[in-house]
Amino acid sequence: MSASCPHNAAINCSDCRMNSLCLPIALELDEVERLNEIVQRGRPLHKDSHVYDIADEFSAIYAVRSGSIKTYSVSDQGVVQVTGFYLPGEIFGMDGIAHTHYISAAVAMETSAICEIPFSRLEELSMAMPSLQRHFFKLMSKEITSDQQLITLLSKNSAEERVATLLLSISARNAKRSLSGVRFRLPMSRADIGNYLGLTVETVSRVFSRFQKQGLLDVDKKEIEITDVSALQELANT
Amino acid sequence: MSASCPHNAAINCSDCRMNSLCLPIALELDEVERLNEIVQRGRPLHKDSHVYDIADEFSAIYAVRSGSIKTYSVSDQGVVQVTGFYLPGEIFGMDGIAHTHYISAAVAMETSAICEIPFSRLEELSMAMPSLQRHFFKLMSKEITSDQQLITLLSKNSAEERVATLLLSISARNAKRSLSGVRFRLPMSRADIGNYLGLTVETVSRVFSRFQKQGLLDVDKKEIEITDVSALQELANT
DNA sequence: CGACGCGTTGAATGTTGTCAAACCGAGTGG
DNA sequence: CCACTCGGTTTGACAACATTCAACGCGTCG
Repeated sequence: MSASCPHNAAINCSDCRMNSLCLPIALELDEVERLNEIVQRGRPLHKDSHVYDIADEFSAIYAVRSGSIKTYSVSDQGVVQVTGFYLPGEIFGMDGIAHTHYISAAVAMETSAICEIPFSRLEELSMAMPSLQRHFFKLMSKEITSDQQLITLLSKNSAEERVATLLLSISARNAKRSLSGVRFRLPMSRADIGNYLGLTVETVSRVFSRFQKQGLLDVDKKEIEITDVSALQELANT
Repeated sequence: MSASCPHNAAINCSDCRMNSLCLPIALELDEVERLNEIVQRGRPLHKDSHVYDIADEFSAIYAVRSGSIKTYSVSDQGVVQVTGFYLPGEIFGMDGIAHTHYISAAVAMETSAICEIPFSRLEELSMAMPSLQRHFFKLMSKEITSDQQLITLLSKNSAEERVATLLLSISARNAKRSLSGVRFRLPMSRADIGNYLGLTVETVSRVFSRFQKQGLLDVDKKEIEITDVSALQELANT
């Protein structure tokens, strides 16, 4: 039952179902082994518990093994901004690298298992392994480009376009993990979606209702079925 | 006249007035020298000429030596999003790392001089120089956090708050270069500001007028004088 | 001079936010 | 077992802020 349960801590990178997502493709087998040795696997986190909190000392970046994580920051005035949703195979915590402590927080949106990668050891390993260094440069660069896509979304798109884009993003990421891209469960609340997309809860709810009425979606609480993918893509591609 | 003219190409990192901004503090003198050797300094770019364009092959990141640069991306549907303004001493082009080609473009907003840092050689050098590798991890992480601050701004703040925040950001960055933080010239057009902040030109113009009427600013085209810093900070801090 | 780019201002429109109420499901305690 | 509360969600009515459309001013350049 070691490899069968996604929450199980007694797994390693070589066996992990997610390794094609979070590990560099270019790594040789023995290189994966060396990376595997520095990865810490803790026990499952339950819903709402923190992976790290704002002002915690920065020491590691993280990969989602199962479940889902959201990150958020809080401004000086106490305004909360959800900055990302992370699904299995995805990496988070890279914003802490520039500082000695985290400037955001990460919490489990449901029961989740994560891999902790101590940053100092990752730095050492990167010095010795060119492909690993390159991989992490790329990972960070990808974070930058995805942030910039969100900036464009917030800056230029309507409420409907924002919601459609988020749904398609989650759909695509599910598909990448060989899950259904048309039928899935949203791990986050309406409030989280609204906060992330710069909308109020009410607006998000109205958009879902409108999409349902228009036959684009079948919505049942957090269970979503996309019934008209191309119409949704049409909307997202403003 | 070699070091006196900021557009001059015949300068090196050791002498550059901006090196405290764009170089890692931790570098030893001989390390600066090695970095200096890979930096390419071209002739000044005139206004509106591209440093790189969308779909150009990615090969380098850049530092602004003088003048100012804006970066922007274009969506599939042709929607333009200004993603950043870069002043002397600041680094841009890091979003290209994740891809083989740039997904954004960079143009000079006025006559500017830039330093080109070939990425492959930077990677090599980073392998040998721990402080350099760390510095670039930090630079990218900083780009991520500044993007996330922009996300929060777009997601949660009003037009006035957005404009106030941008003005204070430029003010602070000027001050860091030992220029005046209260009296300066905006290098970008109202249209660029609006595009960057997710507002229309008209709204930006109205906000400037309102700020002037309220005695926060003295505006004369692109010349700005901040006449009430604390009131502006009050506004920017949601 | 006239055209053009850029910025400003006004009036009308509209999308989204605000406020308020109600619903629903899950869990709790009497 | 049922009434109760509570968090999350939905819906409606209204208000507000930003956009849209339009016109005009100003400086520059052909």
